Amino acid sequence: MSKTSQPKRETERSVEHDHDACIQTALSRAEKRCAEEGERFTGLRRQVLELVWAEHKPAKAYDLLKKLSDIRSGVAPTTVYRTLDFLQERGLVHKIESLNAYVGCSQPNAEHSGHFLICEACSEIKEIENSKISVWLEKAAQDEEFKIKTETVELHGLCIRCRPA
Amino acid sequence: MSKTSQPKRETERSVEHDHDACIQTALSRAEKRCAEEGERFTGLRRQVLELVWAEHKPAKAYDLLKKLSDIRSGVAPTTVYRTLDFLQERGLVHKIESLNAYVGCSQPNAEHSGHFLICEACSEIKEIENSKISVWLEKAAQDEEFKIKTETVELHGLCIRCRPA
DNA sequence: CGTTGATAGTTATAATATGACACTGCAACT
DNA sequence: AGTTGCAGTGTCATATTATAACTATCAACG
Repeated sequence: MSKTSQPKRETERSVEHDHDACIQTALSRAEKRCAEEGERFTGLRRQVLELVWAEHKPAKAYDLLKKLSDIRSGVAPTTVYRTLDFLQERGLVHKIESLNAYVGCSQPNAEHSGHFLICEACSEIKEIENSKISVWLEKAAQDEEFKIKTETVELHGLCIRCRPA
Repeated sequence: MSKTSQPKRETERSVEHDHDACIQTALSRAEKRCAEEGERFTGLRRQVLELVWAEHKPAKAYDLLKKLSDIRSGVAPTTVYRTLDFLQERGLVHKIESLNAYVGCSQPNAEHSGHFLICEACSEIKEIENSKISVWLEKAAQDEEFKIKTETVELHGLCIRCRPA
């Protein structure tokens, strides 16, 4: 049973953002992506991805574990980590290294490491899609003749809603 | 007793790099910095910093713990984490979030988050001092009206010595 | 000297993550 | 439909990373 059709909560975000639709989009993109790669988008995988997408905030593995236990039996840490690994490998979630937590990927089609803006006041995360960043970073690495394979870029600070006027 | 006057090992790096001098520089900079801030650069703090600087590779807290136990008694995880926290707060070491490990800071005078090139073949880390990176990132954040406070930038890939010709 | 606050020691435990093996059930084939 | 093979999941154990709370010690200052 899906949890996606609850009445919309009146969060700050919901004013401008239909989050149920947001989750639905993420789920169908995931479904499509798995199909393309010949992978199964199982119930477990769907449930974990849904939980990760529940908010635009980083989800901790053990919190996911608790929530997942409410809707399935036989859930252990392994269950969660394995599933997160699967989703990560397909670019459906990102790990936020500086928080040991996970967020849904908003552009799973692209081959990319994510770049994140993380609000230290409200915890909301935004994945930024500024293609220049990678170009710039590669340029900087070039100076050292370093070949980048993956980028961890996590910018902590205050989002537009939390920064003082 | 200092460990800094051992015969130089013939690593790849040592050809071009006098690492003993490198450590000495780091230690005296630390000493100076603590003095400036009215903080004590104690034996413990010096030993931990020396261990972190033993290589240009990320040092894991529990590895430091083992090494530290060889040269002092009464060393517990707390000892190491507390000391690393102290050093971090003064900008003398950085935590590499994507590795849960620590490296010495090569420019402790500057107010800065570090930006790192991390070789996945040899593990060597280089802190890059490209001031443009922060400017670029701030520009990107500006587009979202986000105010950056700290930057985690960890670029994994192959260093000049490990990348194929 | 004696007080005080910073430093370090001690013990316990929390939080994060992985390994190894067993079982199950889907899907691909005949 | 039956069989087989393997991806997916369950289960148990344990490793790794990190913090909390309290006590003892040290050194700086009046």
